Amino acid sequence: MPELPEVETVARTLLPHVQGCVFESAKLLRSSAMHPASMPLEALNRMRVQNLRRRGKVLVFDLTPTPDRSTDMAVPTSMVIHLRMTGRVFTQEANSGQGAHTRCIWKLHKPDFSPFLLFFDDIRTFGKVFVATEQLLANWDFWKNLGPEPLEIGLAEFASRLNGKRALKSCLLDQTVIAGIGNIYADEALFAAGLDPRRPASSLARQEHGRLLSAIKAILARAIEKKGSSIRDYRDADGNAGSFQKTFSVYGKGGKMCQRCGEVLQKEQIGGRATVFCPHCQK
DNA sequence: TCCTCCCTGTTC
DNA sequence: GAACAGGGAGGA
Repeated sequence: MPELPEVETVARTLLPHVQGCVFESAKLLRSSAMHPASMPLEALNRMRVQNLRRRGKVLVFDLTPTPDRSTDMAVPTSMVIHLRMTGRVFTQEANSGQGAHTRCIWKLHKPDFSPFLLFFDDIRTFGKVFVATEQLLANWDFWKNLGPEPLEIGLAEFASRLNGKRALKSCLLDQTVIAGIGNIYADEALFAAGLDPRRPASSLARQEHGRLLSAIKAILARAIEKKGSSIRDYRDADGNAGSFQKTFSVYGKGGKMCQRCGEVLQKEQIGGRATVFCPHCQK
């Protein structure tokens, strides 16, 4: 499940393949792969990929028109892809055929090079492609309300965003509070910070805010270094798995022993999500 | 603020 | 053949 470190890794591995390339055509194999407010894929034709970056858990292709682009249609500024649970984006040779879970295929070329294909595969079909103008993006609630980047946020703002009576875990998963954290890194960060995921978000002391933010930043940075976590489906744009799953302390380890104190790790549903924590180390 | 649903493959 | 995985939309 691609969270911030996985999407960051996809962006980094895909960038050298697509930067400067021009969209020639696109084929949509499953209409639900498009965000309902998206412009049609044809709007991408003759658009150049200026940059590829990550914002929260989404991939953002920044686009500029080529001089020969038709002026019939509004000019998109971005293509945003949310991989959700099982989305994968990768390049293939021009003669490659679609797979069982391919949702979308784009044909691109770099000036003076032969064309190649960009695939969007998604087993569970939760992922979405959104081709958009500035205006469409600005009207997209999810985008508009996306919280700050955890690797950039300062302590004062982080502390002020953790408010309300709801569980700390739910708060970290809320993309409007902070962008990019999912179930894996929420559990791992709360363990590293020694904080009980069930505690009300507003109950944290100043020093605990600091511990939590440091833990989040350290874990996300380490996970990016390890090219993300591959539980099952996740691969980067070159088809490589990440290795951070080897260093999990709690995620997926309910019923096992806490590596720090030896107590049995507890598993509980919080905010509808499986949550694993150590009742002894996390207070 | 919390719960249910969407979707498919894997595991029990 | 049911339970489970889970991000986010939408409804209670």
